[in-house]
Amino acid sequence: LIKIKVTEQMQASTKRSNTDCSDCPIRFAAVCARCEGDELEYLNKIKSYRTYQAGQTIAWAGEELAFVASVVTGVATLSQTMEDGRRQMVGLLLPSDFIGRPGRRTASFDVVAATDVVLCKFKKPAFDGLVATSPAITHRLLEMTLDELDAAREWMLLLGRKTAREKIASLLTILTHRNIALLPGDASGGVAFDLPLTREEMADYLGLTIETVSRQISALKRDGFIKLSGKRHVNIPDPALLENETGDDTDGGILS
Amino acid sequence: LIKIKVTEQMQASTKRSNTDCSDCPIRFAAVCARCEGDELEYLNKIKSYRTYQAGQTIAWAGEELAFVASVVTGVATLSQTMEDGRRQMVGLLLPSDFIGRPGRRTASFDVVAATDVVLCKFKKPAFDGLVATSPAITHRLLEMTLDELDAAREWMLLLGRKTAREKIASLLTILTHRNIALLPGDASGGVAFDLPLTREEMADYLGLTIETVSRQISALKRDGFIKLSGKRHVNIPDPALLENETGDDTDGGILS
DNA sequence: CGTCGGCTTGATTGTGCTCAACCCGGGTGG
DNA sequence: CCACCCGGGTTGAGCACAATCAAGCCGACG
Repeated sequence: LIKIKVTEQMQASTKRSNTDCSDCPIRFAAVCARCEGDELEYLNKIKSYRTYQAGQTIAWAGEELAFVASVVTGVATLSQTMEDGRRQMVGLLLPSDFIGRPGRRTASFDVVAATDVVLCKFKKPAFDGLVATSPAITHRLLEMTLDELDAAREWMLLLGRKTAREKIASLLTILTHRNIALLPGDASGGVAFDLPLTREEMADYLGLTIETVSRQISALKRDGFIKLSGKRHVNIPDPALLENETGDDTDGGILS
Repeated sequence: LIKIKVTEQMQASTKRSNTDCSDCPIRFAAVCARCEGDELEYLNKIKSYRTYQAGQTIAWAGEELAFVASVVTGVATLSQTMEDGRRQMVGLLLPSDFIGRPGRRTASFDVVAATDVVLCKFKKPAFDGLVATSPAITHRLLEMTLDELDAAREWMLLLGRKTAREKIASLLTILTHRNIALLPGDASGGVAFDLPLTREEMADYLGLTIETVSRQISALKRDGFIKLSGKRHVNIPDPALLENETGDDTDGGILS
């Protein structure tokens, strides 16, 4: 990504429909996946793109949120904070994931851009109207929400019962799978990618402190499960081996 | 509830439509809340009631689940287990809550009756057909799923960041609110109810051990926040005082 | 070159886990 | 009727894992 200085004006910039939906990279995974013809054209008309810089807050918990959106590129986080500062991340929003809740005026959680993020936004009234009339949108939204609920419940197991080492291994494994899905090449030779999260964000996601995150990453490196180049770039020689460290049932996959 | 000895035959009994939907206690809170006329009549026709004894497993994670259902009375739990036996509860299903996922053949998690439970069941094919054609059902299902997702994310904060004492206080507060909602009398004189969960189930819900649960309950008793009669019956003299122990933002409510 | 933020590493502490004994109440069988 | 057992719950002692406190590293940037 090209890094550029951000002016006030650019931060507020909102470009309307600068990409046609048919060229959209998340066309078949996002909330619009099942829409065609008139519906897609309507979405095309009411959508607008907006870029957020890494670190920028997209929505504040409890504040009004006048739009819903799909993540087009980048990574955003969903989190909540207690008065004394303890923070827990409750969702990681990757491309095609959906932000906002139809029929609710305020955001339930803080939404923050972890990397630079491009959103495809829809004004809430227009989108709500579509939800009320379009089975394609509603069914897709239901499906995505059920998937998120399953993911949240998986995460509850991690938070409630896994050890620090298992937590780190689980996070790395999830990111690995995400990256294998993106790069269709074979993964037998190992996988490498950049961590989209800082140590602090990882800690908030996993219910740990940054020190513990750092120590466990060092331990996994020492044990040969991962290799690091700089702080952010990870290389995983054998993903299956790392998966053994997650505590999860691993035999669910290949047993031939 | 009347307690009766259960024979094999009764355990397997399935009574069809022994209550009309219009008399149903969860009529306006369940998945059918928005249905009327023909749709309600159709639901009435395809529904069947089934009772499960406390402790009975309603569905096994990974196994086929041929129905979806609403909890009519009683409490069921949703949980997952790791190979080595560590268990995490991921949902507490109270009257009007929904079991099963349209469009998926297998259960994602274990569903177990915590108390005696009455379900209002729908065969999956018939119900899926309704989801495909009825906006009323789909919208209500979407709304309920979004609510569950919010609840799951709240629970993630508890699991990841709260202390043992805060966890116990939070659970008791949630049960208190549920009971205040049921009994419309005023709560200023305190609230009393029976815990629907064993110490072990509480531990699995909160990501703790039974010993820690027991110790923290004793501590809250010692400090005067709760009173116990036997192991199960709890009396909460001042719910607001207990809520202070949860770590949650408490001033969100009345500020007049 | 100095500073600053993100990260790592070390020393120590403390919360909640483990292991173990015991309590309590209800059900059963002698 | 009482003795016994059994499951659920409580309490205690010691321990371990992750949190806390603290120092220092590294790379980017001014």
